[in-house]
Parts: sequence; structure tokens; C-alpha cells
Amino acid sequence: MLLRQMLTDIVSDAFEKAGYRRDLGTVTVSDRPDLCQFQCNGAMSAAKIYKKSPLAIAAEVVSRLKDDTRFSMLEAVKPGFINLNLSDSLISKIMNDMTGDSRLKLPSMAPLTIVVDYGGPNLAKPLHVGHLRSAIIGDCLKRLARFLGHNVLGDVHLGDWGLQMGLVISEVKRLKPDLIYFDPDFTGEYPAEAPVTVEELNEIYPNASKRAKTDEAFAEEAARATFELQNGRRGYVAFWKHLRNSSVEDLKRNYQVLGVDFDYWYGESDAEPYIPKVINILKERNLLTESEGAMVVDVSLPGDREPMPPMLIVKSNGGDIYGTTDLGTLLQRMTDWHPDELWYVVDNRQALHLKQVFRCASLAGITGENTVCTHIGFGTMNGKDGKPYKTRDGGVMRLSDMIDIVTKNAYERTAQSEIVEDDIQKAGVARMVGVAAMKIGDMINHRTKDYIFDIDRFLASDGKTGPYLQYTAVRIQSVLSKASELGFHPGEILPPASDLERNLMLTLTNVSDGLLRAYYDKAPNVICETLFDIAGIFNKFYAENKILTCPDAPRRDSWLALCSLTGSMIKTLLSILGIEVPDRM
RNA sequence: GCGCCAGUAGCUCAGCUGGAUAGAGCAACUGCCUUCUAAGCAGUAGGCCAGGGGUUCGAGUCCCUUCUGGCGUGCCA
Repeated sequence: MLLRQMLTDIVSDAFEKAGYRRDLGTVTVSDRPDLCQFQCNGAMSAAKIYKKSPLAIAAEVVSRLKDDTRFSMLEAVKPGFINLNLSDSLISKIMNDMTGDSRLKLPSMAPLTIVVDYGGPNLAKPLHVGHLRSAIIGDCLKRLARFLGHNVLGDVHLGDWGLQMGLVISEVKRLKPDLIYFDPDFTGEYPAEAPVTVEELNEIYPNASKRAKTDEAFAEEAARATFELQNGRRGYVAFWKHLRNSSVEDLKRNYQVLGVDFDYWYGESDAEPYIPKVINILKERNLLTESEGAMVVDVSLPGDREPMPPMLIVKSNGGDIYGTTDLGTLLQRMTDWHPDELWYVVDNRQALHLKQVFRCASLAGITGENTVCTHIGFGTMNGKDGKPYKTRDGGVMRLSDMIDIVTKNAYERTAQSEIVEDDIQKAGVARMVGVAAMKIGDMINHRTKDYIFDIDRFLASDGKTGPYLQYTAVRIQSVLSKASELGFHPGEILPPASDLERNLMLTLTNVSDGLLRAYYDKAPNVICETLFDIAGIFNKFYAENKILTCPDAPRRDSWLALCSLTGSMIKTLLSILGIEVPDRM
């Protein structure tokens, strides 16, 4: 059971016994650590309800708890705060209980099946820095939900079926018109070798996209190619399969460097077989109406405060649109996986679109009454001018380039290191440190907000950075292994002997609370903050106390146990963020 | 036009159901390595929480309004 929950129960009981509502007994971590460790503000709310002095109520509640030896201090103060401190023996008991519990004393939850949709790369478009957020936030939330015991399926949801495919086909057709893929009369086998490489593709798509903006005929051609591909034109489908295979291989390599993986590499194209079914369902339920030549579904609800435009299902040219594809994907997921929840880790700018999709799916009965569809939106990485980030030459930075920059930067540091001797290890450490710097640099920001991207922040290694956290963990490992060499071993954790030690312990007791908050808010930054709390207090403790030379053996062994607990917590939290800790750095 | 989101230290950001003196990191200045990793620690300085009203015992947090910025608003995804 969580400590804060336990305290809430105790204080709630006291409120009840004193004749007040028990929900007033919520205990929180104190925001005045100089005054107390925990506080309850319920007496002030109670004052309003029961028309009594808040201080009197607080005093009544406190008097019910007076004899409880778990508290070393208990008082009702000024307007009506109830302040509490835990006894040192309780604190150390909690520490000893936590030792060896890899689940950090988290309460067990009913396991849910959760589909997480994140990544969202496009075929033919190289990953750029804008793809970072969805990948690492989604990956983190997936790991967090798994840590809490849920059954989680990650699906990359490739953009492999839209207009961009038609654009690429048309552009390649323009460059190499003689390829047999474009010959409508060809009936033989298509080659096994791909006609273009990934590198070529990376040039082809941007060119095609640019051309379509100025060349109307080309744009029409691309739209037609898209339509024909979607309707199964043999040569286009064969060409597209090449595209998909080589592109996915390339994407997997990139995501692997980031330490991000997916259980399913499904894409929009995999929703294709479900689209006729979706349309049938919509027809059966009389939801489809004709509007300006297209077929739409009215998804507005009576209580809407914001305008809710109808959702487009079939374009006036008969083609599918992304909303249709999203419904097909939803049907596929419900059919195959029966999830309780679906999390869409997608840019905030798609908020309205996803709202429409979820509503339409609900109206159509594609999702069940209890199915939870959540848009986990995130903000844009902006440049210093407040606009979406661009490199100096006005282009977008490739994700792989950014990883290179960050890794090289870390390598400059490790290369000079005397602590890491081996060259291969140095490269490995540089990769771990670089990736950590990027991940923390991004996830420390609140998910929903736009943030100013500054490459220097991804290169820094002091202050609130990934390397700082890794370094703290490495220091702990180092102390523990030195101790072991000296024949010292972690012992029982004793009641704290100093304020610093007590603060470290109290910080550790609050970790699981932070994890739960991160889960409910789907907020990786809460995990980051929790980590910096632990690392900060540990580093202070470390600076003040020479552990290995401590003459008092039981105290020394208690400290070793505390170090070990702290280290495993840091590592656990980092692993939820998808960050590895090197042995040395 | 309508809607959504944001505006907190010089910079980048936290701030959990409204609570006590608004917190970090960076940058600046001062100290601390003759052995547990200085990618660290200690300290100084830095704020009318965009402006204005309101709600109440109490507001960065809730409501109204103005200003500024970003985004969205049916055939791209």
C-alpha cells in the first residue's frame, strides 16, 4: 500500500470518528518541508460545511490521533492545517519493506488490455526531429502501463496508404517511365529487387511534394495514382510492396538506436480490408449522409460547446480519406485485440480529427460502451522564433542526424575518460548518454505544451539532464562495488541519523505516488521530476557522508542498503523512460 | 469569424483535488577534489505568476474580460 494512501486512511478515520466526512482526510506531501513532512488541509474545507472554526476541527482530529506512535509530531496550526511527521522508526521500517520489492509497493490494478498507437512514421519520408516526441512519449507510456501490470500492445501505425504513396509513384514514373511497374499491360512476375533505394526515396518524396504544390497536372496524376493503388492496380501494388519493405527495415534500424520498439508494424494499408465493413456498418446504422458530393457522418452531440463539423468518410472522387482509414484501423484493433483502452500518442493538432473518429466509432458501435479511446496529444518542438523547428538552412533536421550529433557530443567526453578504458565501451556509453540526453531533454517538458527546441539543451550534461541521472546511478553502483570489494555488504536500514538522510528516505517513500500520477496524467515529465528529486537529494547525501570510511559498521551497512535502494529506484524509473545506465561513465 | 491551447526569474521550464514564504536547471558571481566517479556539492543574486475585474478565510491555480503568441476549423495525413 502506498504510504500517502495509508496516511490518508488514518486521518480519514480520525475525521470520521470526530463526526466529519471521511473524504476530508486527504493527506499530501507537505509543501513546507521546514514545518512538517505531510499535511492535511481538510479541516479548512470542513469549516465551511460544518460552520465551525477550522482550527477547532483540526484540533479535534489531531486529538483523535494523539496516541498513535507512528507519528513523531502531530499538530493543528494557524488557519487549520494538520501537520504530521512520521516517526523515524516507521520511516526506516518502510525503507526495509521497500528493499527487494521491484514493484515499488504499487497497489495492484485490474490488468487492462491497452493498445498504444505511437510513432506514426510515413513510408518514403525520412524520420525527422518531429517524430521524436511521439516515439519516446508513446514508448514511455507503454513501459509505464506494463510496469503497472497492464497488457500493452504497441502499434507503430505506419503512414503507408495516403496521397504520399501516389506522389512517390508519380515521381518515380516521371523519372523512370520505363519501369515495368508502370506498364498496365504487364502480366508477368515483378522482380524481387526493389527498383529504388531508401536513400533515393529520401530525395524523391520531398521533390514530389514540392512539385505537386506548383504543378497541377502532376498533383492530379498523384491523386489518380493513389486511387489506383488503393484499388489494387497490380504494378503499383508491387512497387508499393518494395517501398514498404525497404522503408520498414530502415525505420526499424532508426527506432532501435532510440531504444523504441513496437509489437506491431501495422499501417494504414492494413486497415484497407476493414474499410468496406466500416462503410457497411455506417450505412446500416443510417449514419452516412451525402454532402457536397462526399459522404459524411454527423458527429455533433447536443451538449457541444465547440462547433463539431461532420466527419468526412468518402471523398467526392470516391477515394478514402484518413478518417476512414482510422475507423478501419479501430475496427481491426477491436476485432483482433479487444482492447479496454486505446491510446493515441499523436500531435495536438489532430485533436479535432481524433475526436471525430472516436465519436464516429462510438456511434457506429465499432468501439464498445466501455472502450476508452484517449488522444494523448503532445505539443510541437518549436525553434527560438516560436515557430516549428527548422535548421539554419530552413530544412527539417533528420532524426538520425540529431542522434549522431548528440552521440558524438557524448563521445567527446567519454573518449577522454580514464574511467571507461575500452574503446568499444566508450562508444556504447556515448550512445547511452546521448540518447538519455535527448529523451530527458524532451520528456522533462510537459507533454501537452509546445516547447522551444534548442540543440544545446540536448548536448548539456549538467543540471537537469539525462547524463546527470545516469551519473548518479553510476556513482551508486561504484560505491556498492567498492564496498563489496572491501567485504562490506548492505545491512538493515536504520532510522535516519541526520536530516539529509531522513529527507532521502522520505523522498523514496513518495516515488510510487509520482509514478501513479504519471500514469493517470499520461505525463512522462512527472517521472522525470521524481527522478531529479531522488538524484538531487542523494547527491547531497553523498557529498555529506563518506560511506565507505564510516567507522560505525551498522550505520555504514545501513547506508549501503539505502544506496542500493536508491540506485535500484533510479534505474527502475529510468528504464520506464527507456533510458539505460552504463556500468561506468 | 468561431473554437482550442499557452503567457511564471535574463533564458528554458515545473508547480498534483485552490492552501502556509511561487520552485528547478542554465547563464552570472563566490567557495569545495592528499582516495567512496567534481557529468558532483555548498552559497549569492535574480519574480506585480501578461494587464484588469470577480468568487472566498485563502487564487499562479476557479469565473469574466482585454492584450499577445501558437494551432485547428470537410475532400493532405
